Amino acid sequence: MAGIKSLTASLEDYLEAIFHVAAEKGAARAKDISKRMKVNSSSVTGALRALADRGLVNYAPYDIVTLTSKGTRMAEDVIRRHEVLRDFFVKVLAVDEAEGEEGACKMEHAVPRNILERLVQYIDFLDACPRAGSKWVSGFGHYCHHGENAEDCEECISSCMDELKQKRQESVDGGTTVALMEMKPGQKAKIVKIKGRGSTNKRIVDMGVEPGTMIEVERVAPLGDPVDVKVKGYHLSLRRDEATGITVEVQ
Amino acid sequence: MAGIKSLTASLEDYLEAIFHVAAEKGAARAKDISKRMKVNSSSVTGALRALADRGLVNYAPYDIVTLTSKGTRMAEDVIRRHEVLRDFFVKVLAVDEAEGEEGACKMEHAVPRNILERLVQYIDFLDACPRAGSKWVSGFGHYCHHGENAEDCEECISSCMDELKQKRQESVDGGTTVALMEMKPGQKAKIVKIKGRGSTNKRIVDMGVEPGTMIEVERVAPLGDPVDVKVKGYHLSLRRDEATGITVEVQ
DNA sequence: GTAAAATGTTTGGTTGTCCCAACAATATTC
DNA sequence: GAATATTGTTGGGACAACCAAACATTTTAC
Repeated sequence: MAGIKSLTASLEDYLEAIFHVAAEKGAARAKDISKRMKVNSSSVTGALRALADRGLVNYAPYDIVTLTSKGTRMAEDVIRRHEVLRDFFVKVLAVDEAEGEEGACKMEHAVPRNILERLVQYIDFLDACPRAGSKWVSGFGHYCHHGENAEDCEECISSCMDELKQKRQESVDGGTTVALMEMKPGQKAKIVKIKGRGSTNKRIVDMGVEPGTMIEVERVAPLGDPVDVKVKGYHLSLRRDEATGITVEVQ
Repeated sequence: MAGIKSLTASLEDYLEAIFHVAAEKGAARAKDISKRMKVNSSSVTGALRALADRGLVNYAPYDIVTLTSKGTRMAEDVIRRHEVLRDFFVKVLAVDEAEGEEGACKMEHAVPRNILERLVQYIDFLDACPRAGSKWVSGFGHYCHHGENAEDCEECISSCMDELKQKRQESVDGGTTVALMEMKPGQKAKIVKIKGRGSTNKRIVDMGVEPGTMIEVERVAPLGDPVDVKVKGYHLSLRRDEATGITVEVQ
């Protein structure tokens, strides 16, 4: 029933490494894993056996390694934790990319579920709330280095009032509501409506994605299928028809 | 030279437990530690020996345990990490007290220095920036539970403009700058000036506390000596003369 | 198609962390 | 001040991670 049984930090790292190597090179050999993780190859053998015992990898001596579906799910979970933390460190705390990456690596094994979800909400909140936004966030970067930012705030607030008014106007004009399909990579939006909930889009709904949730388009394949998006810290690949059925309000 | 050599997560936990037990009951017995940490007493003996080897505790078989000065420093460091994380979870992410405490316990061993400092700065920034403040932070709590808050923002922003103008006025009137000594428990302020830098107040300056840093008064002893404050996530006890020499601008 | 190179596994050893059960020292009680 | 609790230590065992070095298998190179 448990489904997500707790792995040791070390085994989570192996799972993560296998996922990444497999994504880059198709399949994972022990060598790739030991090189990526900077451990002795004999340690890899041991870890692989432990993962196989738990039904997370397909492993036979001297053979290449693949993740089982359960293993894939767990690897994606670890990776999501990693990416949420990194995004938070980089986007909110203004930590630089390399340090954020390193910090996420260390902390991904310790962050409890509820706090992770709050971090996701916090990042989304920053996107959704007109009082936050890029100006305010970069204000923190300024504060970091100079310990001062209040001077800029009056101007900042009034420019925000303008933005807010403009947004209200656009919203009245109805110019901001489009199908997810219409969005360009990098754009962020708030979900307004999901067509066919509960049946075809089970996968999406199961994740807790619903009207009000923030969504970001990451890549659109040449013929518009699939569309890669990021919701709630998850990376998701949507088919053309799925992306057409989701109505969003561009920010 | 290293000073703060890296301990294992487990030994950090023991150090933290010893510090807390000693603070509550004067001295720590193995029993207190094993009860607090919910481990077998033989594990405590082992850990105590490991800590003694590293010069962090004074330990002799069958005797009570105390921290050495080096051990105290390290315990305080762990506890600071714990408290900064907990404060961030509770005050910023609106996680409830118990969950924040639990999360901090798990993550305190994994959070890198630089990210911890950024968290401290972020909390301070929220105090210092007029665009943030309690209204905005509680807006996040609202967003958490209802996934929506933009409606309230226009009013919120304009009330902030008023606050900002009022603060400006007070600042012109010179009504906000006082000695740290004058502050009441719970008040927050920004440091304006530190008297006698580099000599008497070495301890404070070494910590990186300087004009611009946020400070919060936690307790003032009956005769005004000492004054317990929180700066940069550290708890600090200041002598009366030290607290008199620090000029702050009340928020 | 075999020899050399690359890759993977086994064995044996270390460290860290924890437990249980047997034993030893200190405290408490009468 | 002995008998009885309480508290602390030792020894032995169990994992989880790691490594180095010897050995086995697969790949590649000629």
